[in-house]
Amino acid sequence: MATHDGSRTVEAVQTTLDIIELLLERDGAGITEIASELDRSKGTIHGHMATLSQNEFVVKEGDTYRLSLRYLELGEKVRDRLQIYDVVTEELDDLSASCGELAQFAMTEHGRAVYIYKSAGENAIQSASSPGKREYMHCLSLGKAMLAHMPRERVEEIIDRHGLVGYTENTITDPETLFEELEAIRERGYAFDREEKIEGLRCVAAPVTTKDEIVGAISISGPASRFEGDFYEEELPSMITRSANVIEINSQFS
Amino acid sequence: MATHDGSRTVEAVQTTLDIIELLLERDGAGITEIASELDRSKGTIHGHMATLSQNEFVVKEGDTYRLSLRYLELGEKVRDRLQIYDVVTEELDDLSASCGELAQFAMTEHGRAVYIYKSAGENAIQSASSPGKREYMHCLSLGKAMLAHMPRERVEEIIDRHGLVGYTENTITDPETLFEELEAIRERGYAFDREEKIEGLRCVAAPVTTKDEIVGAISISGPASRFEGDFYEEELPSMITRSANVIEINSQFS
DNA sequence: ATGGCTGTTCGCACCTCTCAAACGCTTGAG
DNA sequence: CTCAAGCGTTTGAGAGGTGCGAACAGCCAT
Repeated sequence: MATHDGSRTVEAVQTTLDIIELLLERDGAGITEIASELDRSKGTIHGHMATLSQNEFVVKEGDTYRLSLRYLELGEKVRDRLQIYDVVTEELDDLSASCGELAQFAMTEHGRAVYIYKSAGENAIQSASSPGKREYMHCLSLGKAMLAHMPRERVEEIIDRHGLVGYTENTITDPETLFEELEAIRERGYAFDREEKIEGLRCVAAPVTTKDEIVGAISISGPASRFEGDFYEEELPSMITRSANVIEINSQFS
Repeated sequence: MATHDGSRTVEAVQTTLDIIELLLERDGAGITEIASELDRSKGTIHGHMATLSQNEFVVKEGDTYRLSLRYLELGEKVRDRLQIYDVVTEELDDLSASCGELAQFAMTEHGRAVYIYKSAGENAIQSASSPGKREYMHCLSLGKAMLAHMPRERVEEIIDRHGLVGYTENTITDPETLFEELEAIRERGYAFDREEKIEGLRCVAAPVTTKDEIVGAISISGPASRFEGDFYEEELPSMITRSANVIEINSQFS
């Protein structure tokens, strides 16, 4: 356990973060509702809401509170600080257009994959992912591509923390199998998702690195019906690795 | 009673929000740096960072902390909940294309204008605004358009809270003058910004209302050199009010 | 009018947050 | 190679804040 969870934390802050998370799920909530949901007294919640409201992190409309528009600012700032962002969007738009499928870019944080951008080609499937969405890494081509370029101890940490949750019968739930898969990905240069998260959904992903450091990964996703044979095993891999290369090269000049 | 600021607040939460705001300004900071900036002990900040990090609101890279990619998720959710968003973007793209200038949409929160979306026509000026950016209302055409459709007491509250800061010699800094201006805007149906915030920048704005309730405002901005005569006083107002109307109508079916 | 539901306020007891100091660690200078 | 200075981290102990619960005020439907 390298993640020192033993650190002393601030419970009052924990409560506030719980409130924010609750407001993220529901679109607006009242004091009593929040209080009962989080098992805190109404007075306590009231104090927290007052603090959040004064700092404009929350808006009070009548008796219900909502997350404020400040989060647009925060999201925007965070995105603007990703230097590769513009390079990625440009290349993914090209990629999705030329293959007609769904192209995505993700980075990693706290041992999870975070979707940053997606670009839909004309035949692209619908995907539930949206920017900022966090997902376990072991069942995504994007995630495995990134894991493959991390030191083994780091991967073990991640497994310890998040486990290897199973979604379909193809999900890798055994650590040793995962390490073998990562080894194969490293040799190959790209990763597959053979319906490991969602039945019928297949993907190919390639890592994006700069100076041997992993910065993220890009992927192409589509239905199992189209993703098979040479198209799946040869064409798409070659397209995705080419795009990853373009991103790596272009990102050096920004 | 309305929002009285006398409410008891939670100081520990205030500290955390100050930290977030600090990280919003700087791109990454260390414990000592944050501690000295906020006049707190290192130990205190450490505890707060541990809490924020465990909740994935912050990322620790080596010894520096940054805002995490979670804020992308938060920003996205907040934006998705604005029902008019899609209608607005579509119409503003049309508007900016047909007049060649910069078209923007803003809403109001905590007595301030918050930019939500902007669309640049081919001759559009550069603007420092970006989604989520908050600005005083009295010196913006967008802001005045919204103020004009608020009850007088609400406007007085806002003046009390934020004052009427002066930026140029045209900025309205006197409450009575402002109320007269708002009256004129109400009669006219649209608002001007005659270089009241930035020298050389002029705008026209129209409110967007549904069921007599103000939801936001749209504007066109451009250089004083182009924004004059009939174009500024007649053509642009007619375009902007037409667009506002389109948005109001279309937003009823969503 | 009445009860039930909000959000709000307040006093009090307890716990938690904050501070300061000391620790281990890395870095750079001598 | 040594040392000092900087960093983040941990800990104890104390003051102060925080949370609770009860009581209050307002709203709405019955």
